[in-house]
Amino acid sequence: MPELPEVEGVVNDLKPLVEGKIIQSVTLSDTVYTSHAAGKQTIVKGGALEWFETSVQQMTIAAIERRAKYIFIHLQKDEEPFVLVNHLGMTGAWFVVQNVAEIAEEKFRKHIHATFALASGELLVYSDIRRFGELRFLRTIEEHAPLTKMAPEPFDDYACEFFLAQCAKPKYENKTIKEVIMDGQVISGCGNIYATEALFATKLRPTKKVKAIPKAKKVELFQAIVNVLRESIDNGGSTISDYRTVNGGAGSMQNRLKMYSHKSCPSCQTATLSVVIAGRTSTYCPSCQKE
DNA sequence: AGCACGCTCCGGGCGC
DNA sequence: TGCGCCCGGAGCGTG
Repeated sequence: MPELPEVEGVVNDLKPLVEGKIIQSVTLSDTVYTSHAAGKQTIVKGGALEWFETSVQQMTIAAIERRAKYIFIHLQKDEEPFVLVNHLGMTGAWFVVQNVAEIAEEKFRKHIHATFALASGELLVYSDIRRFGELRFLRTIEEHAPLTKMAPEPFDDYACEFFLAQCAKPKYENKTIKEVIMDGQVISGCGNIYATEALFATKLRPTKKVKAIPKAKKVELFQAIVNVLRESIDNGGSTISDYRTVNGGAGSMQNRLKMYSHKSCPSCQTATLSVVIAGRTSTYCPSCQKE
């Protein structure tokens, strides 16, 4: 599952491979056509497929940027800026190849949904096994309201203050801390894996109510989130199930995780417990995480 | 207006 | 070997 560090890795991989290149055309999968014909917005969101196809033609990839768990592919034509927004969902992956046969794993080869032919000869390929990802062509980010409501980047100076201010709102103060730190309007880019790790690092129980946590502890938790996100970026992200770096590589952060997907606590060996919070499995150590 | 809630998207991988 | 079920980011429609 790609979270902020995994998306950061994908963006860093993609930059040297495609920045400055021109998209000649895009080909979409039969699945995408069939789903759209049935009224769904599978992968390509916010517009008709024909419009998407004609829009990206002859666009220059001006820059690639990560924002929260999104990839912003900044495009340009005749000096005018546009942006192709991508979210990897659960199983999205990018490849830059001469031929799709170079994609080693069959499950990614089998679920290619968008193939951008670059003028330089390579193919920029978007594969998505479960089709939870998205490609959205926009003139500006503001065109899609949810993108304007995202919390600041966790590494920004004011991100901690923003987090504290959000926690104080009635909407959040009665929720559990786990749910709130995974909310993109509170903290950007923190999903289940890193939320689980940061709560373990600060001995906080995921079910604890936000309003019952002292401010200093909230600050400590925020710092733990930033630390684990950085550690993961430095280790190429966590390769769990279907996350791959560009062209099918793997990260190594999964080997450094202390609580996510662990059956026993690495510091006291107590069996971990799992609870479902807002529909997501939350693992914690009942002995170490008592706060 | 703004919020809570439920629904939807989907196939790999697991348990039986 | 095969079948049925579980998992989950995020947007959206409903009340």
